[in-house]
Amino acid sequence: MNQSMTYEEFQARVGSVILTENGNCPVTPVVQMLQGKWKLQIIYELCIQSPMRFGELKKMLKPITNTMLTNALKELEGDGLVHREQYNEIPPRVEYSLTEKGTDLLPVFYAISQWGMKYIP
Amino acid sequence: MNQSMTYEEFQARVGSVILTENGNCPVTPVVQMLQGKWKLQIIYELCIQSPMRFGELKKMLKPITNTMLTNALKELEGDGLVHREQYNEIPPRVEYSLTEKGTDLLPVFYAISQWGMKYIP
DNA sequence: GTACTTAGTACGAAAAACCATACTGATAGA
DNA sequence: TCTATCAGTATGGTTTTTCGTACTAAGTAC
Repeated sequence: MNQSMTYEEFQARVGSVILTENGNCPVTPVVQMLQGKWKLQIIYELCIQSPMRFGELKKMLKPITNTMLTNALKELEGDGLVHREQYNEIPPRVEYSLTEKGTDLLPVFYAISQWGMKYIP
Repeated sequence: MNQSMTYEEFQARVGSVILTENGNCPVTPVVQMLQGKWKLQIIYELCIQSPMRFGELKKMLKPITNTMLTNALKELEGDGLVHREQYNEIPPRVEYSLTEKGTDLLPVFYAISQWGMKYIP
């Protein structure tokens, strides 16, 4: 699809699919999934480099706290966007990477960034 | 662009543009703009029918409170996504509609809904 | 003069998100 | 024995969102 899709074209294609009334809207839950202060940045870091260790992520997202990073990663893992691989070594090593479900979000990010580049100065 | 764009293709095209480090990321502010419990649903209602009066919107988003609807609309207007037209009548009449900037979000919603339809059961 | 209409405001309470700081467990190396 | 490493937990506090309820202004119809 191109950037200049009109409202009518969109409506014609998915108009009857996006429904907020009965809770079947396929957009709202996605945005909800990406909410929170850190999730997008975590996904972005995992786009840049993957896999990444907990400590590496923490370094990249500098002012983040252990708690927030842990929670965000747990939720992302729970939503199936991030894979957590734990190695039983001492000191512990845990590596995070994007799942296919996670990388499938890239077209979304691409569309958003197109809009952002047009409208954000 | 198509739905099956790979990570490498995305990186090749916008890899150097999306930057969280220096705050120039064109994705984060967009998602931030759409955050909040009601904004997406308001935009959706205005996609379906436009213009809409305050009371009509309120009826559609049933459990929403006056305060939340007012705040969300003010922020959407402030972000330039929604246009507010006030008629000096009694009782008052105010009509809301999407701006071009707002309708330009439709490709984003389309991309999201593609993802959603694939992954949300 | 009373009730009804619409598009909000005002204000306080509840809930959710976020933050700061301290702490743990298991081992390796000095 | 002492210290360092790593991936988190625990706990309590602050800030931001959201909710609930009551209220306003200005005119119109009765």
